[in-house]
Amino acid sequence: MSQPPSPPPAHAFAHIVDDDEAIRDALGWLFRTRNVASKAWPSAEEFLAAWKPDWRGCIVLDIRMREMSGLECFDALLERGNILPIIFLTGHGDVPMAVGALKKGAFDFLEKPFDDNALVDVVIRALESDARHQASKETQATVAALLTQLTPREHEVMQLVLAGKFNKVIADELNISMRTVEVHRSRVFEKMGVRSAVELAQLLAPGRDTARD
Amino acid sequence: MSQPPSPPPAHAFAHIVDDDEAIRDALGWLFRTRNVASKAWPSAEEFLAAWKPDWRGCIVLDIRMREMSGLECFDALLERGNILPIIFLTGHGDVPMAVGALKKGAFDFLEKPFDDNALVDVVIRALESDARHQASKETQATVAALLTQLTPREHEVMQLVLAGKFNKVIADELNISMRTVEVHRSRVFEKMGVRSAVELAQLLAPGRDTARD
DNA sequence: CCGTCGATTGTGGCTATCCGCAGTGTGGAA
DNA sequence: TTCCACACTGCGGATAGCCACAATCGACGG
Repeated sequence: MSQPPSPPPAHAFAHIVDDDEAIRDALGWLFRTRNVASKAWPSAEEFLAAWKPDWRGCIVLDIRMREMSGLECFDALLERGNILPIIFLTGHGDVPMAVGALKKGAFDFLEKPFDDNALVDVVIRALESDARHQASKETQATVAALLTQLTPREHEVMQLVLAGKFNKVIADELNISMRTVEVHRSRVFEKMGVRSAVELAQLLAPGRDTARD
Repeated sequence: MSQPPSPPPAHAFAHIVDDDEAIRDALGWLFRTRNVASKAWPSAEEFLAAWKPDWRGCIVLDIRMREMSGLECFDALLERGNILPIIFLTGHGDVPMAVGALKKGAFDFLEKPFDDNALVDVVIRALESDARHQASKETQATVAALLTQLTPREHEVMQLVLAGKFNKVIADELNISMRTVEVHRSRVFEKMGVRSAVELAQLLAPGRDTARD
């Protein structure tokens, strides 16, 4: 039961967060004409209140807003584990601000006035980037879910199996019989949905994303 | 013989590239007092001419220079496969320039006048970053070297072993006897310096760095 | 022509893995 | 108390992997 069938697909939106209605409308129109699904939010607070970790897409965030600024909103999102690419818009940005934002993981940082085409391009790349990240995140979550199904002892045995040790050695180290190790090992394979130690190792050593932007 | 004992350690330097002698001297003095080894270059051209792919450390690069600019130098280095972290210095930077540089992989982008401590901190982090990258790059290179020692057939067998297949199945797919597969498999382990398929899988599925910057 | 190397195969024996069957003990939930 | 998940164990057989010994064959270079 630790695997809900499949979380509601959560359609991917370009979330526009700007307290200037004119901008929201303009961006909304721009995205509509380019077939990019978007949703507008009149303030960082409202966006944050609605935000869910499983949202897909990207965020187009104005820096200067009444109340909470875009940068503060960014920090809040980071703390909450947001992984959506964030594109900053600003009319009054300076270099340190841009550098800081990008180094903290922002996807891009555009100055107003910006070129419509440039913005749409960036947004599309951001959406693609998020989509790519999705695949790996999902399998990662699946693997994590499978791991929680293991009993402590099974987990322990798995570690030693992954260390390339013989059942015999594992039995020795845990002071149990070989047969018991075999049973645990077998259950581990079964629960993790693999059929050999090699597959297990590959499942747990995914790495190699290399997706940079 | 495909593994030269160990390439000359190539001491790590903070390479200062600036056509302003006063800046070079100031930075050189700053780094000396903070125990950071540095080397100064009076122009991008001279630096590029001397640059070798195996250099370690980091690069502190002025944007505005006579002849070749820092950004042009950056591009040239990228093309040549540079992996050293690059820190840009500029007195006349604008946001798009900074954003562009960072998105292309620059380590940081500082505006003059900069704080001495801030610069040293950044340089030290850059040097650490490079040092970290070193470890993985080296083992990666070692693994690649070991892989070249494999005969085509061995490589082929290895792939199937990594797919978690039984020797029997491998023998079938390659239309050879099980015994032959065993021999190849054994040689693969020997040449790759591992003692089990699990170790092999882990060796070739590195990943899990999680080091962000 | 000879030597080396890679690929190939066989025999035989030992070890390790995989599994079904059967059973014990413990602690927590119903 | 009863039921159940978890950890544990032994036996025995089928299967797979590991390895030394022994050999054949073609390609390539000297």
